[in-house]
Amino acid sequence: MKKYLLYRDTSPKRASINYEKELNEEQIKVVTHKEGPVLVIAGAGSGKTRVVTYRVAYLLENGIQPQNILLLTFTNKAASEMLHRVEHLLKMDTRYVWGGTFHHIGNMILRSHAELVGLKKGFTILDNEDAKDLIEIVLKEMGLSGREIRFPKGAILREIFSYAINTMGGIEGAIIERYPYFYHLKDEIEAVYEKYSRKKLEINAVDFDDLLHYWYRILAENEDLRKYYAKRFSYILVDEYQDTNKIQAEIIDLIGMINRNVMVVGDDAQSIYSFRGADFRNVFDFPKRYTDCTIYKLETNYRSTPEILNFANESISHNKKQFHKNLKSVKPHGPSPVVTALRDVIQQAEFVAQRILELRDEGVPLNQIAVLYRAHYHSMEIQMELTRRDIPFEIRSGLKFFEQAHIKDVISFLRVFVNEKDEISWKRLLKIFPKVGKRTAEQIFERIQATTNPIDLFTQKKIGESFKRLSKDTIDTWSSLFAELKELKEKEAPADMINTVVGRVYGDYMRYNYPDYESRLDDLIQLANFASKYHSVEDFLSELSLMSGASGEEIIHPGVTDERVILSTIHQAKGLEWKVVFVVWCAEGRFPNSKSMDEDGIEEERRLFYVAATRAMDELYICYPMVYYEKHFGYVILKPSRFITELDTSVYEEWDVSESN
DNA sequence: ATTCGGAAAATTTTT
DNA sequence: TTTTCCGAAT
Repeated sequence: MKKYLLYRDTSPKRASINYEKELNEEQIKVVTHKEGPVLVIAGAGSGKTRVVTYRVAYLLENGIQPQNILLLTFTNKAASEMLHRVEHLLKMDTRYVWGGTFHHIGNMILRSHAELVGLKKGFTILDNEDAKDLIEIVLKEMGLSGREIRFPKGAILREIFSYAINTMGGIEGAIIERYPYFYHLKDEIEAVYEKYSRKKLEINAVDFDDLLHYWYRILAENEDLRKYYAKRFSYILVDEYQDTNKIQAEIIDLIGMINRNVMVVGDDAQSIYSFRGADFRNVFDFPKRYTDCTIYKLETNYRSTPEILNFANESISHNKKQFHKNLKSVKPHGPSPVVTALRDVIQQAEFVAQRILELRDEGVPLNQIAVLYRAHYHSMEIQMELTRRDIPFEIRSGLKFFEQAHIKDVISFLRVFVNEKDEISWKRLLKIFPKVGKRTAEQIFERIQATTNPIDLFTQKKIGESFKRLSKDTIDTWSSLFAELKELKEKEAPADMINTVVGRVYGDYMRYNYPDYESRLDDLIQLANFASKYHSVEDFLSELSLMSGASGEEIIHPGVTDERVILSTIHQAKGLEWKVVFVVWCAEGRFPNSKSMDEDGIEEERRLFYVAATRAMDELYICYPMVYYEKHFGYVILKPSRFITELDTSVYEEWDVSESN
């Protein structure tokens, strides 16, 4: 056979980027920084992404090998976008740059050293729901569930564990800080954690936090590997540093310790992930940990009009804890931000919808308009009103494409072929079949656990012998389905596996169980389509679990931006911008959320408000309903958010909305 | 003893 | 809209 060698071009093409022309003075300093640690305080809209992108390009242009650069970002999308821009600048292949979220990079590293922490190749990544389910299994085994016993549920325990790992403060620390009312259960909770950790190893699975935890441990406990990775990554760039947590900061310190070329970029005013253990003090402490670091500030805002920036600056000035910044706008003047009180949620939705239509008539494309809110369910009435008026929109919040039940059901069939011990997936898949509920699934799984080759239990119909109540039909289906899947797995054909599951069993299941059968079937067709890009079931699965891109639309047609209004939580709007932004539900108790009323909580909510406001380029509308109907209480009067009332009235304009009949 | 459907309750934010 | 709880049906 003839060998054909493909040469990849990994050297920059264009002779030189004209940095002076494309960047401002502040930015150039950062981009062309030579050696040593750097902290970049980058205000909202100050071209942070641009700076990171050009920095990577600059390094490559100066002969740094792509495999020696590590780019850590908040979402995988951000990383791939930045690398694409670098590719465009230099006309070179950036595939060898290590870029992605902490979790993504952690996964890659853990895949090469799985055995070091007691895992085997092909381990499963549990998402939050899977982790919760597994914790509940543990609870049951320990006799801590059931009606007679009051004990925190899996979802809450998962949060405690997660917080403990991410802040490295142990279970006790997490309980004291976030769940003091469970302090008396500390010992039991710790025992559950121990058992849960062991269980994960047994079934060869990790949760999101393990990807960081094990990564950290691999570095901390193995001098050789620590040196290897610290040498390998000669330049480390961390985006959104204000939203990193303790363990992430520690990881950076470890892999950066030899070359010390760590550049972190962030804005303390935009730290909004403390519930995930993010600590914006990482930004303050960076100069203490790297005493020789250079600090740069990017204070020129290219995004928003002076009016919007003024509004945002005035708002964030009410926060005590922050780095001093002096953000200046360079854009021409525009309209003042608008604050408007609406009668109720219905009127709020009508106002937003009507204004959107007017904006469209004025020539603003729909995809340049966003409606932002604090919590996903705040979008309900807006969705209804937009639908009623035939305004196309895209929702970026709520259940992610891959978190939907039908997606996870089908995926669980593939997962057991990669990891035969995957208890969560086995139980999930078994329950799809008639007469198999919780109990039967448990019993069948016990059989699976006791065999070396579980798939054969099904193909050889051994299950039927011990579970007589199951119909012959089910047993036969299993036999042929699993045989077929096994063959496809050997061919590494994830897409065909999906189609087989849907065609053989799941299509029917959906028809009988879901009223929206057709749209779910559509999702699965898209899923198979997406899977066809992969030639390894394992890669497909692990990438799937870490996929942050929200909607199916975004995953199936990346880069295709239809003319649609964006509906998003503020959290998910981070890093994005639109010409016109509506912020709805700005009422006390909603935003700020009533669950975040202590001092730190309020400051974080205010940062969130700041993030929302600074997403807008030209126009900003702040709305709140005055009354709200609640089932039990009837009409409730809402007060405008303190984030509005505390503002100097000169920074906004008030609109009085009335109805014409 | 289990499954499964239906009613009632609850809903911050995410890799 | 989804999750959880409860009781009827098997």
